[in-house]
Amino acid sequence: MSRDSRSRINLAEVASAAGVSKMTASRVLRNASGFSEATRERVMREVERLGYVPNRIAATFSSEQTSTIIGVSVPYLSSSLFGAVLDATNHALAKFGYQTMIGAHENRAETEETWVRNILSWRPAGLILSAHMHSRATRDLIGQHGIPVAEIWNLNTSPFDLSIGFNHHDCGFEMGQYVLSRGHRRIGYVGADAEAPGLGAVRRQGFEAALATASLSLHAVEILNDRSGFYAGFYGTETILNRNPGLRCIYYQDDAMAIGGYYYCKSRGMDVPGDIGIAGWGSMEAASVLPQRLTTTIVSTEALGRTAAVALIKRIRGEPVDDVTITATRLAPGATV
Amino acid sequence: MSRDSRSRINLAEVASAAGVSKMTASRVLRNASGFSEATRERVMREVERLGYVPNRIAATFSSEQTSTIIGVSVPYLSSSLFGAVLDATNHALAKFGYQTMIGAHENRAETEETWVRNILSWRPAGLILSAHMHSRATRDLIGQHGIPVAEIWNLNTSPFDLSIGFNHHDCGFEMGQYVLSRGHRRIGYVGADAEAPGLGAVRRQGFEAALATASLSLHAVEILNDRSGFYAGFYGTETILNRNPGLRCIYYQDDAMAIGGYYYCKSRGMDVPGDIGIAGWGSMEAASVLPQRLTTTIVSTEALGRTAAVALIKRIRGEPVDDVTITATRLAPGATV
DNA sequence: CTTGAATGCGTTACCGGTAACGCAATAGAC
DNA sequence: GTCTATTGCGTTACCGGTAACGCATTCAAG
Repeated sequence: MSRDSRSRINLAEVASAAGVSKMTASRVLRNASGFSEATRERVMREVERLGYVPNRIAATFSSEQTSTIIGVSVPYLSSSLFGAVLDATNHALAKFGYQTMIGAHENRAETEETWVRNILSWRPAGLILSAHMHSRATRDLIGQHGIPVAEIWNLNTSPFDLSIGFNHHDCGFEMGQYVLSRGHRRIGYVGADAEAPGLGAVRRQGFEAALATASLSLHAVEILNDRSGFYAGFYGTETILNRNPGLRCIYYQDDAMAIGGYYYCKSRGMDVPGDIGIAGWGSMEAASVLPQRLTTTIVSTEALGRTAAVALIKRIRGEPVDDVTITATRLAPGATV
Repeated sequence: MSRDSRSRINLAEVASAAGVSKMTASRVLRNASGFSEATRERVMREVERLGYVPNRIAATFSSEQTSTIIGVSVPYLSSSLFGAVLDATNHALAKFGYQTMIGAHENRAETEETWVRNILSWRPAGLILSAHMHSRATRDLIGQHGIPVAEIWNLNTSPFDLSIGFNHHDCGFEMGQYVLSRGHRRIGYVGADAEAPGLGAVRRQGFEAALATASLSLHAVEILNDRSGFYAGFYGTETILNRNPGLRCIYYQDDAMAIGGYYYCKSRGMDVPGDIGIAGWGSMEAASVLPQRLTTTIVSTEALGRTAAVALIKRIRGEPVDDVTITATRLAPGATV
């Protein structure tokens, strides 16, 4: 491993090898104007021959702009919903020459704050923050730097800058209406993540608002401290049904939990939706192999991520862009309610 | 949005406000030696008051070292197995002051090469590459820069530097032995991702090696072009069983596919494991809610990610570290074989 | 033939930190 | 009281690019 030869080749060496000035070599590499075709070829030949890799640290530093780094923060990296968001943003950002620096805030404001502080020291071109409330210090830091920010997932009531998300309230309201239309009355809710902001609470409120139109309220609510997941849904359902044997329908924070709940009910010999109705959110892939089509809300986390990345880039470039974008969702009736 | 005031505050301003030289302020902030407690307090007060955020671009540039960036490349960001790896590496790296720059190579050597080229322009302190073969150009680039690299997931036969992974061959072999011990004979294999290197092929080979000890070979193999997932398993099972009605056991690329296969079999009224045995790999959470315990191999992708991150940091710091680390796996007999 | 603009390239001066070195003041050893 | 080591801090010179500017040369228009 040739530690010494590490990146000894810099622009000056490429330039002198090509018999031009540093500046001309720089122009060629940035594809700026001001050089002849013959010069371009000479420079590029030396770039190839010497294996020159541009130093973006130096480039960013010299032009004293922000870097081409975009910070992206999600609750967890191991989450199928946010994983798809990450894939979509990363893909879109890379296409426009930006690099993604990730963070996992784990639904804690302090974790997010530490990450923001760190990432700002890289002078990023923009930030994508998701599904979280920000600490006072976080808001101050970001405001101070005057950097474009896209907040995604939930539609923030007082966004920094751009807001791209699902209308969780409507998702919940719509599902509430549907559940009522199917004749259910004693209805419960099972969530997780201790109701971290944006991860279910707003949908639950929308759901309750729909119930209220029929003068009903949630018969039972079970919010686990664990992370959302299949087993959390299984266990949460066991708990809520033990405490409320009369429950006839459960709205879940997401499909993973709904699927877990579905199998709990099946394991107890219950009929779905005869004995109990089950509704999820998120159109997660795991639902595709259930014996019955899961009643859920279809969302496209890919579309969300892509839209957010494109909007942020437009903002960075100073192009016009909507401050608020609602990503479409659609209720899938399914067969479990 | 105060674009103009963006990061006007630099070390020089902090220093002059505190009545010291830039260098002294720098020493305080880096916690280097050579300043008195009184000076430290004066500097830190101004840092607080002015809201100074260090400029890591400039710091990295000046000291002409590599940055504190670590590049991490995985097949997809939306993958429960690799998501957990990302979470673990990111967490461990952040704790030691490194930032993660991610890439998704999508199982294509050219995509990885493009990413490597890009990331090297940030002069990263190290790279974590996963589950992939590298192009000649990729190998050259990395060799040229002489940068520490950890290759994870599979145990590479000719690693750059560090190799941390599961012993996929043994996983397959062990499962093959177990399946045989349960009396199965006409055995098939269902995979996906067009057998991208490291994502299943080696396990399949190990499995076949075990069958060979009983003078058996795979009765049928179905490799889909799609990405692995629940529905891929469902569909792959439908395909392989239609073509090979006599199949009595299927080994799957991973648990998601095994679960999909399980539900396909159930949907056809088959008894598991009476009519057909089902074995997966990866101890994915979704299996926790199946009516039967899935026969699978328990792996810890978190441990893999953490180990890789720690090993890479040790290498970067020049501390002694094993070139090859095998992350433990364990066969879980379950009840589906 | 002159003139103005365009083209192709070099020079200079930075960007915001840090390594290396130097030097005064102080403290402890003899 | 002198001598040396240590402490605390400032000065200088960069790191590798790029913006801004300047200056020849070329070429078409008048």
